[in-house]
Amino acid sequence: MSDPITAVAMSGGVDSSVVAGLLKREGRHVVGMTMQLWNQRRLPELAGGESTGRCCSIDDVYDARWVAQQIGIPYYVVNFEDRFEQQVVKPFVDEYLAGRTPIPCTLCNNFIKFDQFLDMAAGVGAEQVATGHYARIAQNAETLRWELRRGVDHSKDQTYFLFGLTQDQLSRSLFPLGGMQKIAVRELARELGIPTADKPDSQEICFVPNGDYASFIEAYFKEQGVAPARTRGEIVSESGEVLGEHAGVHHYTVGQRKGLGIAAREPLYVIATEPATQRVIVGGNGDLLRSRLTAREINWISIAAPTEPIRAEVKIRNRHAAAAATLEPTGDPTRFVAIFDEAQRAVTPGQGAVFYSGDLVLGGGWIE
RNA sequence: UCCCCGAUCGUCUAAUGGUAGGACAGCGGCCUUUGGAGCCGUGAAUCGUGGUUCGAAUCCAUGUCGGGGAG
Repeated sequence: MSDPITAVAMSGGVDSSVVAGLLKREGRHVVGMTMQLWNQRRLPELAGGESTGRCCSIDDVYDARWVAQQIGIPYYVVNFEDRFEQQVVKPFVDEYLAGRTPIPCTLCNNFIKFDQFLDMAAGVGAEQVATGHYARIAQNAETLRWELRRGVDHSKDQTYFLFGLTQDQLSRSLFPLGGMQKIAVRELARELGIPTADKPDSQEICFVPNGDYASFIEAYFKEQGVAPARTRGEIVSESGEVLGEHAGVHHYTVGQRKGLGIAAREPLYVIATEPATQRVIVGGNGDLLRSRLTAREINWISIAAPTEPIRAEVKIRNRHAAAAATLEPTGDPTRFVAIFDEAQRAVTPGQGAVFYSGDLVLGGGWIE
């Protein structure tokens, strides 16, 4: 074998297109691949909304193919729909029914982009994969441990979604955009002659066509023959007073204000959801503050699991300013308690707790 | 049947003779590779009828409805 092959995960968007163009310009042997993850025509009752920016739409596949042609690299579409449904969509639905709030992007990274895709890439001779994530990977020369750092452009940093990556996965991945600003990436896109340079950034859940995830869950139920009626329930105050009714716990997440439909003295927020009783508990903004959380299934990335309490900054949602905390071991290296210096708003079961030391991603787990 | 008290946006409420205002809820937008949050914007009301007055949510009469009391 001659030069090593790099497989670029091309979504059809600007970022991954620039990655492909950049690596090609460096003289690498590049293969472009698009993962077909979900058939947008599968739940027809959801059609009608705008579908721009969807990561697995037909248009995006066309865009990716077009870009690959323009920059002159081989290009393939790989179908991961089965795996995606089993590892991302089903858990997404199940988590909502269990009263938790899932992160499909993290599941997709853990089980699709940095798992099945790596395998597929290896199958065509690619030892490594490159993606358009805004994050940095480097091997520590002393410890030989692969370290993950936030993207230089903090406003685009995606490490929150990457906390599940293992040493093996990191060792085979390239994030060429990690050291760049988004603005510079768009300029580079034009410079590289990428035809989609001005395409808007993607957003929201890629397999939900109109951004209405609750309708998606209900449509998925219907397709699977599950009766949705059992998800209705009461909206109650913390003292147990019944304030209203709701059409399903999957419509609600901790900290949510919109959609309760209850007029009160002050804005009401979801404090918790109780799947066992189908009750949604609401209260004032101050009732959302929590000074601690327990994270489980922690993946330690840049450091080994600590055996003593350590200081860290903990991020509990993607757009949360990481908050100072002490991480206390529990005896199980994949389970820690984070104690915040200042109480944080809306600690939400099912979301990620990602531990940082400055830009360095120490690791992360799921909030219980 | 009589006697009190009350009736204002969807909800709670402010305005005691002088532009019907606010909060919550709703809706729309911005933001965002998860769900939220936040920010900006926006529609929305004086129970009916008559009267007094330059002018009525406000005062008077009456009807309707709701709550309480005497039966």
